[in-house]
Amino acid sequence: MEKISKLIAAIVRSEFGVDLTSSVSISDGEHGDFSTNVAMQIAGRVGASPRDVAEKIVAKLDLDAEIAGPGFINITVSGRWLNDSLNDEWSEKFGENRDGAGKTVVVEYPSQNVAKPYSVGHLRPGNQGWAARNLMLATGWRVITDNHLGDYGAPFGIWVVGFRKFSSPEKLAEGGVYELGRVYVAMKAELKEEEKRGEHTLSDRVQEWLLKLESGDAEAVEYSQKFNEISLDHIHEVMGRLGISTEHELGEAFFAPRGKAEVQNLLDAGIAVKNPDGSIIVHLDEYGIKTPVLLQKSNGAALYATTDLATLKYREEQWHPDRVIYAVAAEQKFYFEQLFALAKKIGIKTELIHMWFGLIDQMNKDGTREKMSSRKGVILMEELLDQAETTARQNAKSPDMSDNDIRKIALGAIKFTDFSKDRRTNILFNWGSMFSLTGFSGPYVQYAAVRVNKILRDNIATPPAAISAKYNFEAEREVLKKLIEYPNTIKQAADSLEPHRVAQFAYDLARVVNRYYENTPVATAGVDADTKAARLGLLAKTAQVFAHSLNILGIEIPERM
RNA sequence: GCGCCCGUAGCUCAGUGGAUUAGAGUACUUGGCUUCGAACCAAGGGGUCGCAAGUUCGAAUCUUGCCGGGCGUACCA
Repeated sequence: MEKISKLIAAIVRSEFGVDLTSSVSISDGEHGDFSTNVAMQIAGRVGASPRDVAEKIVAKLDLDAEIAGPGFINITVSGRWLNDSLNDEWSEKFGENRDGAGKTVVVEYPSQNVAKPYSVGHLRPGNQGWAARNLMLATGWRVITDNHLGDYGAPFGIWVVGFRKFSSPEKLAEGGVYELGRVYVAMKAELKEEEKRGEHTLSDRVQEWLLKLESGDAEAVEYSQKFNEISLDHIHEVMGRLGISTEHELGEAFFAPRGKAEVQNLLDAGIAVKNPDGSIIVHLDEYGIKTPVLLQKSNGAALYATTDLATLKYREEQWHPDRVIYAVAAEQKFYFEQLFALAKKIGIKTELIHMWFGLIDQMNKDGTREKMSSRKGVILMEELLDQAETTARQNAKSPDMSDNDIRKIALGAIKFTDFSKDRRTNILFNWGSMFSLTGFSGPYVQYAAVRVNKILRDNIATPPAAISAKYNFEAEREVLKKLIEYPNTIKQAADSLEPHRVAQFAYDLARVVNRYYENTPVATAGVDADTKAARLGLLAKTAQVFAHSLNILGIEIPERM
């Protein structure tokens, strides 16, 4: 496709002296293999009719092309031509590019809160963040990953007060992170009741504990460490099951003291302003943001912006990134606008990107959709994974499938559901579609890949090296056309941080491969040696692209399914 | 009120400017396992692309207005 684009661009430049960007698209087959509307684009500029322009281009083009409608150029190529084009570009890293060569990007995900069980609310930050990491790697960036743990702030106070009120060391030892979660929910309800009564005894105690932690009080630090230890074990276990990880885990607690120092610097520099009540803000009016960002509460406590400010500075000093990607839900869009404006104001030049995604909705009984909330009862990640594995096991064709393959299929189903739509689209959570094993789903793609891998394994004795120059690849046209789109798919997905483009591609590839499989024998009796070798060679390429594209999404291919 | 996002088939979603039939999945109806794995393939019905106006040779796609929904709007994170 790129090849044809360049050919046409060259002709347009020499014939009409016009520079084009890109203009070739893949057709459906009814209008050739590729089509372009360049003639109509430039007709006005060169003062000729679109059809005349098109005819001049076609005359210079060394390909089978015809002009249709108002001036479309439809190009038809041979299977052999497609195969040769793919071979020209082929490598073990087919699809990747070097757009980010020499540059560093920090990707932040999934940034859960500690002391709460890992819930499906953090499914998207993990999946999408992991995919962003892989897309950056595939485009040549140096990538640093950091889990910005929510191990600080008001919730800490809530746990301590709740723990002393509702729980005990024995209960904590038994229930672990789930006991902490129970305490948190009970305490939030208690606080709400208190607020209704117009009192603030409990909420004051929550703030007291938070301040104690900030001042390094021994008992508070001990609580914090204990809760963190329990939580981190849990977080690591669940992230392990999800197949994601980060190199760093620099949480809010790590940055809070640094943040307070930074706030003082900004006060000294006259950038931050202290209000009469003690709160500290930075005005952002010059960036079109009317609500100032709050850097310190009136009681002196740090909050989100305080630690994020320090985080920005720390990353600048340690890693000198050219770009930082925050994989965080859509609710925080406005906050990140504030943070990025603040960064500009203090002279940080790094490109900051909020890779946001839609919420996870639940269906109400009356048929309306509503954001999933802890008030309505969260769904735990472990529960989701268990359920997915149960479903995959129940639907398994053979009873002796390995636990590892079951795990891959379950995860493939869950992750693909996330990537099956644009990341900005809200996801409707429902137990049925979450584990979909057929149709537009992870297991569908995995299944196509497994079948291809099986054929390759069974025919390992036939090396696909010696591909006959005689074979015409006409039966492979659709597969070839799909494969040569891959580099462009990666580029677009990486440029816009839209992993769903990769998922769409993997599904499309699986579809053409399944059709091919149905209609074209590769290694059965009656297929001559040249044809067999040629077809196996193409399947080997297909297998590589399946593995590569699914890997970007964090999906593995089972041995059997 | 203001800001951002969204409205496409019964349902869940792609498609964000190029033509004849706007695509998938799901659900529904039907056909295909004695040949490389049927978690598959093939066929069918199902759409005033929220409404209206504008720009253009051409609009689901761009602009404006309206209607409907979601999220946000400094001491939560």
